[in-house]
Amino acid sequence: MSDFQGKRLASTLQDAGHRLTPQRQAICDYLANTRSHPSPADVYEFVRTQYPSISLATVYNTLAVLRDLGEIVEVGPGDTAGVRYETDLTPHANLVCQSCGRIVDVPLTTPHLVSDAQAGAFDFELINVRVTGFGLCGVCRRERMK
Amino acid sequence: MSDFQGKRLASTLQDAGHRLTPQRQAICDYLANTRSHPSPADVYEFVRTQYPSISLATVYNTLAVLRDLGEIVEVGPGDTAGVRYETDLTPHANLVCQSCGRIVDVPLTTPHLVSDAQAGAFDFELINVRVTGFGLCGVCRRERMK
DNA sequence: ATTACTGCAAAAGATTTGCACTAGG
DNA sequence: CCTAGTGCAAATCTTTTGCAGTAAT
Repeated sequence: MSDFQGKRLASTLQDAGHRLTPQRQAICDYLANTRSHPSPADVYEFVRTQYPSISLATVYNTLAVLRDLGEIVEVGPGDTAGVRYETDLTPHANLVCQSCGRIVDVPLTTPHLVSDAQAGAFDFELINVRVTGFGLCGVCRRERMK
Repeated sequence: MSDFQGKRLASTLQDAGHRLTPQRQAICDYLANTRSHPSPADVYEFVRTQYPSISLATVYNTLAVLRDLGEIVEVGPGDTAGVRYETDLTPHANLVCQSCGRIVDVPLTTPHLVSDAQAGAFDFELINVRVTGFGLCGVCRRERMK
């Protein structure tokens, strides 16, 4: 897979009239090639290996732009720390552990849970719909038993 | 309605072996009687009118306990600020404005989106499932046009 | 050339924690 | 009694902002 998706993210950025800086390119590549659900700090740590001087503010900025374009989706929160980003936009649900923040993807059979029309009736422009299960992952559940 | 639900929240707390302090009682009452999606600060501000000395830490603490018991659910984040709590546990979806954080409830026809069994297969204890639509509310959309 | 984007440092919030004290069971 | 819960203040984290410099288009 690799760059293919990264290039797609990058072009989306440009098509929308944003500038494509090497920092943004690197962020797009990283997002395209991870199956995890990275936090802004995760993205920062990674891109830092290529651009040691990159600022966390730039990461936040870029993530916000991509999110507004609907290319990535915010997931969270568990009670640990902040936002995570979902990069897989195919229909699926997330299971979020409310203790450690771990996120697992699970298949979802029923599609179309909230329609654009339905949202429109509330004067709402729908960018993305998510199904999220909250609870405790095995590790944290056993942790609490103690 | 009023207290009915507040008492239910309170008993759930006790049944789970937690102490029922007047502060917690007040928090439960507030949660039971609001249709909005309060933030911890909202809860704090309200309970403060009855217990001026209550601490924000106590509010966070109590909300976390109720959340772990599955009596309330965290909703968010929009890019403005922190968590909101959903107190209406009947099946419905939320539309969250990613700009101002406003949350609207919309009916949901399709039930059973992620099953306990499905979650269990991932060694995950499911407390609650949420369907959330992210996007822009009318006010913020028009704001951005400018 | 423009002006969006960057990096930095500081600010602003949100949430958590340690600790001594209080009160629910 | 006993220990969970409270209030307070400080600490910690996450996210945002202002600004001067830089580079994408």
